[in-house]
Amino acid sequence: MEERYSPGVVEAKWQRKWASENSFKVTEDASRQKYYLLEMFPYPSGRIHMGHVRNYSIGDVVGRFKRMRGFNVLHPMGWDAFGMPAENAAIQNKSHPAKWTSENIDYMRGQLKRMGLSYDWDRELATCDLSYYRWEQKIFLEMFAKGLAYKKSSFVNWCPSCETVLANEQVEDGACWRCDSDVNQKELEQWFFRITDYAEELLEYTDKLPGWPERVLVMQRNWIGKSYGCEIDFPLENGGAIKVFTTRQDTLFGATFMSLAPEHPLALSLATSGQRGEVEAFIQKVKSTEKVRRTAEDLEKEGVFTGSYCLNPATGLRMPVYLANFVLTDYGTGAVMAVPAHDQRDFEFAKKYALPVKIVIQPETEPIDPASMTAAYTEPGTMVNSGQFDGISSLEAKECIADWLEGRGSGKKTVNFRLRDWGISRQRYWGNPIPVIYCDSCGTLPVPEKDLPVVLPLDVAFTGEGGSPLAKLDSFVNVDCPQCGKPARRETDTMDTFVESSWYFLRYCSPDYTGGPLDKEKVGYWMSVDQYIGGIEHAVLHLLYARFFTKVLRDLGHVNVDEPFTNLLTQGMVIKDGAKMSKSKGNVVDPNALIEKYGADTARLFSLFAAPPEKDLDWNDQGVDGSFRFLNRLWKLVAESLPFIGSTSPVRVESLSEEAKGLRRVVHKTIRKVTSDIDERFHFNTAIAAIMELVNAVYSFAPKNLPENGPLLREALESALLLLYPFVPHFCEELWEKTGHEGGIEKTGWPSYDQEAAADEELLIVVQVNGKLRGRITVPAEAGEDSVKSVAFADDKVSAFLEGKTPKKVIYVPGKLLNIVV
RNA sequence: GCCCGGAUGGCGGAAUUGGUAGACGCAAGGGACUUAAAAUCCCUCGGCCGCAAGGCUGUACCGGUUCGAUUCCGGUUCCGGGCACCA
Repeated sequence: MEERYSPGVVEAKWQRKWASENSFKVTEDASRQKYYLLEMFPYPSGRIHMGHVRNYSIGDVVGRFKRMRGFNVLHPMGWDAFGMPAENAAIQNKSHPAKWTSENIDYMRGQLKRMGLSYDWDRELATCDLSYYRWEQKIFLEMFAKGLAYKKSSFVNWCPSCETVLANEQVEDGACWRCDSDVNQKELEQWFFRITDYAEELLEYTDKLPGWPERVLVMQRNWIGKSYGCEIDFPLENGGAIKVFTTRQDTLFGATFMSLAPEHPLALSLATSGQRGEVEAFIQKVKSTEKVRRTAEDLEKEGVFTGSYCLNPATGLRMPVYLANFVLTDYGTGAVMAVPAHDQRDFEFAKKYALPVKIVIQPETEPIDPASMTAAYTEPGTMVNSGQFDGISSLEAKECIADWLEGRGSGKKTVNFRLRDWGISRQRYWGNPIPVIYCDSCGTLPVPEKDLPVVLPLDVAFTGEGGSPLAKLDSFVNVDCPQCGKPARRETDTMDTFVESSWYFLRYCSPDYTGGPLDKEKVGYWMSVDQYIGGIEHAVLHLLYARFFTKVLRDLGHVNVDEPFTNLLTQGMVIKDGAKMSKSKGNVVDPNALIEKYGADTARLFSLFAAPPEKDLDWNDQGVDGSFRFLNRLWKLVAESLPFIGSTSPVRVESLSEEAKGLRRVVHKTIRKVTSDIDERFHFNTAIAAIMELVNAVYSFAPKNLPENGPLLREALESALLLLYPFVPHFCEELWEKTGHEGGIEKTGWPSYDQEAAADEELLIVVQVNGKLRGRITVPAEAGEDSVKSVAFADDKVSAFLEGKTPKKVIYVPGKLLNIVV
């Protein structure tokens, strides 16, 4: 066998073999336990980065481990292929997004294969393929039919020069990231998914996902943002009423004015003739303020009086109705009852416009009064100035006032969610066309199923000017109305790319199915995903959308599960020199160069060894050397051991020396530890450390105990290779073959440990005096408490610390520790 | 501001249920081999005192519970993340 380890040669050999034998292809098999393993699919940006290397290395360990343990493992890979970068690259390079994307996919697929990842490549999909996005259009139409997809007007960031909507992330300091024009707010008709219909269930199930990290669940709960309160009607003097949502109905008696969002439907109609000019100017001013700036907390509270009044339903007080810049149109009802004494924003507003402050809650400690207070009092206290509610605690009053309002018919208890419906319209080309037609006579119509799919046309020009190219393509836009046959227009917006990633994991179950989006039987076999692995940055967006979609598809009859991902692992970022790897910081490690120099196995090994998966990984080039050295050491050890391990006769336990028994103990303890580290904890770093210790033990054992311990050496080395296989598969397959095995490691299965061989014959007992470590004694494993005590008291060091004092108490932790208290 | 995490040697990290703090690896220092270098192998490696045996001390800081605390509790500081004019 070769003296030197040549990763390039070894890895090419096994990758060829895996490819030619299609080693990781799976089909449904009711006789075996399924395991659906998934890593978040990448955006084909050009090349993989270290974050991918880490993510997919973690996944591959789990996949190979589970396969060795006999599971039928589904482990697919694909491409999140629609999106803006492709379009921008096309504009820049005068190319086409389709070409750019498919070239990137080809290159990155090669990189992933070079890493030796055990995917079922037959299931590969790209979301920009017609065979994928056509089914998404079908789902959209089913959602449309159920009212789960709808169109409404909403305010968005609009770049007047690029003529397109921008996501919040694409607005930098109030200006367009591409052309630097000032961004303004524009009201546009947009398509939405009714995720709010599922708010309650999405929230409820955050308590039913024990396999998810708590912090992700917390983030989702915060995002959904359920709050309990009341809807209260404030009658207008001229008829009608303003409806507010509040969580502080206990402060109702202190409401002295009303604040509406400038976008509130009543805003203009409430303006009296004398105030109209001012009101219009104010609305204009607020609307032209960029959203980011407008919602900044330090923005000065500003408003304008409409001239109208409403009545406090509790006190009958005439409350002036203001428009206020801090009231959000899309939270609650867009109207806020202002209680300046007990809300800081209302307090500031009241001070500015000289509005009355009325205290209705007094603190238990120092009483407050309107003249001297400098900030609102927002804590609980005792009710005052509140009619029959005076004297009770404000916490109690919440419930009482809510009941009272319901009884009088001027309000009702309600819950409110922070979660908003998901706006999915994008004025972009490189996405899935929304399958809708607009007819002047018939209105908004779904594209009939027989006319699906709406194919994204490829013959468009990319100038980077004038918004979506689709809108300028007459052959796409102009269409006959499916209902009346008259000329009509197609929707030219495409769907948010998060829609594609909301169901790709379902499509993997039946990627070639042509009868619909999903083959229910196959989805039934594989779902849900047993282990999902990806970056924490998707904690809310993708992971919430995917949960929503799964529930929608369940209700549409496509799947039978409530939740898509049983267990979620959120891996940390890859850090170097104290910062996330990025081109601008110049701290990027290129996976290609790494694999070129050390091979894929070393790259995988180090990325798994340097930190547990959920923590950030601090990249260290010298650390990689260490991982490479370890593989070389093991290679050499196996090469030098070959002459002694030819015999396949089993280890004869009874004839082993004490030292040999010790090594065998290490072998079986290592199997036990590595198994639980991988299976129960996903602590691959400690699993690898344990295997390193095993190899170190073999290293110091071998030279002086050969040739008589050939069978034991074989057992030790084979165990090391089997345990190490999920981490460095090419390396282990090669050495497995070199040590005389055929048929591959996975077929051999995961090693089991021998309880007896792993058991210690002697135990090290730590002896403490008054809780301080004073000695270590060795006793036979079967020694009882009494004999441990007698050995401990006889120990010179221990007795020196006892100085003849009588022990008050002796605590014995069996097999571990003895603490003598004097 | 609110809500989550986290803080352990020069560095990454380990200590799984309250029971030997620092596994494993990196870096560093010393040595062997070599004409030399690389590679490899051996030794040392939290701090202080000590020739040594050994002792004291030490897991961000202060306090508590306990026979015993990196681990549990209360408070403080710093760092990271999420949400945030949410009524």
